[in-house]
Amino acid sequence: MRAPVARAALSADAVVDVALRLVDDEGPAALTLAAVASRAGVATPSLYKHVRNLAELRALMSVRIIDDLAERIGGAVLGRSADEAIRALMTTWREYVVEHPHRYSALVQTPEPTAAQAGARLVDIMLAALRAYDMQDTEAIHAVRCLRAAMHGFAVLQAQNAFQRPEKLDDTYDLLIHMVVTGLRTPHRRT
Amino acid sequence: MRAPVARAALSADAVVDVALRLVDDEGPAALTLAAVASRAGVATPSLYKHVRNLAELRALMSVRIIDDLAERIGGAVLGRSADEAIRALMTTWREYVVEHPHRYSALVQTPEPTAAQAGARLVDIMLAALRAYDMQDTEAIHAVRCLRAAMHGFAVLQAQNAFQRPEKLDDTYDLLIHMVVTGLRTPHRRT
DNA sequence: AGGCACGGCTAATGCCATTAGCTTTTAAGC
DNA sequence: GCTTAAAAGCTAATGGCATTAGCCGTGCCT
Repeated sequence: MRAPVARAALSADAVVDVALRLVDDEGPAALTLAAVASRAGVATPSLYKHVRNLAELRALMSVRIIDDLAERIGGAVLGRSADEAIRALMTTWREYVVEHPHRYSALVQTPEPTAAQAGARLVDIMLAALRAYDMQDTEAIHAVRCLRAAMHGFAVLQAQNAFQRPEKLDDTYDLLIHMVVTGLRTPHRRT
Repeated sequence: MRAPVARAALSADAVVDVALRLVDDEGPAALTLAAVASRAGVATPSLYKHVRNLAELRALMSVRIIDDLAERIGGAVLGRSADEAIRALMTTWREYVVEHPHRYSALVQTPEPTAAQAGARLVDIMLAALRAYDMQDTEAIHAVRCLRAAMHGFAVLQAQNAFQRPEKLDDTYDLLIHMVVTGLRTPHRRT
C-alpha cells in the first residue's frame, strides 16, 4: 500500500492540452497519437500510461471543450434573462467556434457517457437562460433542443466552410437569433 | 482513339453503391476500402481502378447522398409555397435522416468542390421554396442559411443520439419548424 | 490475327494504433 | 541515506489499412 504518487511529467490533462493545441494548429485530421507524442516530446506508446487509447483521448478532449464552452456561456448569460440571455448565449457560442474552428470540428464525434454528462451541464445553463420565458418544463426541453440545433448547425456549417456566398455571416446569424427569439415568444400550437 | 468501352464488371457508381450499403449497415466508421472491396467481391487494390482513393470515394458518396436528398425534397416542395413549402422541406429532410442516419453522418465530412456543387443545387431548391415570401435576394440567402443550419443541426444531433431526454423528437421538430416559419414571417431589423 | 486498353491480381511499402516486456525515476517510509 | 515498489518512459513487435508498382488475362477494334 504505497502512496500512488509519482513523477510529475505528463498527465492525462497535459496530453489533452497538447492534443488540443495540435488540433487547433493542424486540424482534426492531424490528430494522431504519433503526432501528439511527438509534440509532447515522448515516444508514442508512452501516451498509453495516461490515456487508454485514441478514442478516450478524443472523449477527454470533447469534455474539455464542452466545459470550456459551458464556462464562457455561463458567464455571458449571467445577469441577463429572456431575449437578452438568448442573444448572449448564441453570440458567445459562435465566438467560440470562430475562435477555435478546428477544435469545434473535433468535437462532432461519437457520444460517450462522459461527454454526454458535460453536455448536460451545458443544457442546464440553457434551461436556466430560458427560465424567464413562461414555459412548462416539457416546453423548455423542446426549446433548448431547438436552440442547440440552430447553434450547432450553424457552427458546424461555418466551421466546414459550407457557406460559400459572399453575404456576411454575421447578418445571417442575426437572422437566426431573431428566428429563435421570435419563435420562443410566439405561441405555438399545443401538442 | 479507341472506344473506351470495356468489360462491365464494377464501375465508380457500383463502388459507391456498395460503400453506401456498407455505411448504412455498419456505420460510417466501418467505411474502409478493404471492407468495400470485400463486399464487392474484389481485391482491395482493384478499387483504385474506379476511384482515386478513399477521400474521393467519400466525396462521391456525399454527392450521391446530396443528390438523393435534393430529389426527394424537390418532389416534396413541388406545388407548395411559403409556409407549406417550408414545412414539407423540413419534414422531408428529417425523414431522410431518420431513414438513413448512418448515411447522413457519413456526409458530414470535408467540403470538396464537387460536393459543394451538389449542395448548390439543394440551395437552389430552397431558394425557390422561399420565393413566395416577399424577400430581397440577399435576405433570401440569409434565410436559406438559417434553414440549413436549423435542419442540419437537428439532423446531426439526432443522428448522433445527442437528444437524451424522453420528450418526443417529433414535438421538438414541430417547434423548430414553427421557429423558422415565424421567423421568416416576422419582420427583422434592417442590416 | 493482332494489339491494346481496361480491370483485376499479388506483392510490397509505410503509417498508425495497440500490446508486451524491460528499464528508469521518484517518492515514501525506514 | 537506503530500500523498494509503482509510475512512467522506452524499444520491439504485431496487425490493420491505404496506397503504389508491376504483372496478367480478356475482349473489342482493326
